[in-house]
Amino acid sequence: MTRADRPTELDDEALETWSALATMLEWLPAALDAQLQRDSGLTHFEYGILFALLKAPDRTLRMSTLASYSNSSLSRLSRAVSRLERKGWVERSPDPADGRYTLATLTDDGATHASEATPGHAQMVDAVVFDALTAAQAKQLRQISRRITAAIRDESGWRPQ
Amino acid sequence: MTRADRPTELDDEALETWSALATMLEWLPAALDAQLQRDSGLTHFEYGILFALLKAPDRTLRMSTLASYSNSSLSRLSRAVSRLERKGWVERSPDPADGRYTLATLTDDGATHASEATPGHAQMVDAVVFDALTAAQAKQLRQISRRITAAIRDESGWRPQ
DNA sequence: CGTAGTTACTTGCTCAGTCAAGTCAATCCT
DNA sequence: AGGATTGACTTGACTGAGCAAGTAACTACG
Repeated sequence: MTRADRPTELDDEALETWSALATMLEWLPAALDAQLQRDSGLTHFEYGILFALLKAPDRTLRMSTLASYSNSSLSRLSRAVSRLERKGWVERSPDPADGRYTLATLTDDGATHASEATPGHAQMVDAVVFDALTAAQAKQLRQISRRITAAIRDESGWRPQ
Repeated sequence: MTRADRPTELDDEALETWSALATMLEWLPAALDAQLQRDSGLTHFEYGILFALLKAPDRTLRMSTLASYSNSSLSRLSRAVSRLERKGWVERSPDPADGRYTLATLTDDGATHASEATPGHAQMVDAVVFDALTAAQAKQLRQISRRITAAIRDESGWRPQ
């Protein structure tokens, strides 16, 4: 059933909902980015890279694995890792098992920095998401997010990559 | 009450929720942008500009009004309007009532283009949001979005602009 | 064993966004 | 009236992202 088949009465309500969602969609990532930037000089994307490496065995991952973790193109990742390398937080080396792969490894400095960035970021997420919602709402939000994500995945032609 | 005071048991669930939300936060804007770009050669931001002008009296708004509607900096808006001007969809003129203001006006071409872009975009929003949710979930989503937005607004020091 | 093809990146180009510094018009304050 | 201030943009320099073309390391096939 598409929206067109539903009672027209819903449309105003839907518009309100869409407006509220669109606002949240704009501000939430901006707020999280601003906190990370202010407190740790990192974009959310860079933080994701450091965090993934921190949790990985030997603090090391292949570029391509990291790209799929962080849901980004290899190109974007390559540039981001270059920036992190320049700051001394990550190092690159060819994979001895297959020279086509590049291994990204978190340095000690990088591990320290990532560890220090984490609590503040988690606190921000708590403050703007979980503290703002009831437990039931949080649960609803999980299901809603999954449904929307699934709907996007199903949309003809378009595949997130 | 902060999250730290809640039963630890919730943490896993919260992590799941956060992960689902983060995924949605990444894919939903990307999916909407992709649809607009593919079907109308517009970014979501540019579409917002055209749509706001289309609905405005005389299809005209001051730049600063438009900036607050689209929740953007004047700088960003100025560049976007320059692009739309180059395509012949928008024109600029000084406000006769106060020369400091600049009026942005939708051209006929621009109005046509915006009108043509709207149904496809609305359909996409329906497809990935409203069709994917029950009416109750949509209602919940509206409240959840508002609460999160309010929490961001309340966060010390940070004001969206 | 050599060559064609594939995989895993990297990089040049271009574009959109931010920030800070301009410009220009109105207004305020003696 | 007239210099200082404020408001509303605009623009130049810089940064990050995407796309497409390049490169280097392996693999498959005749």
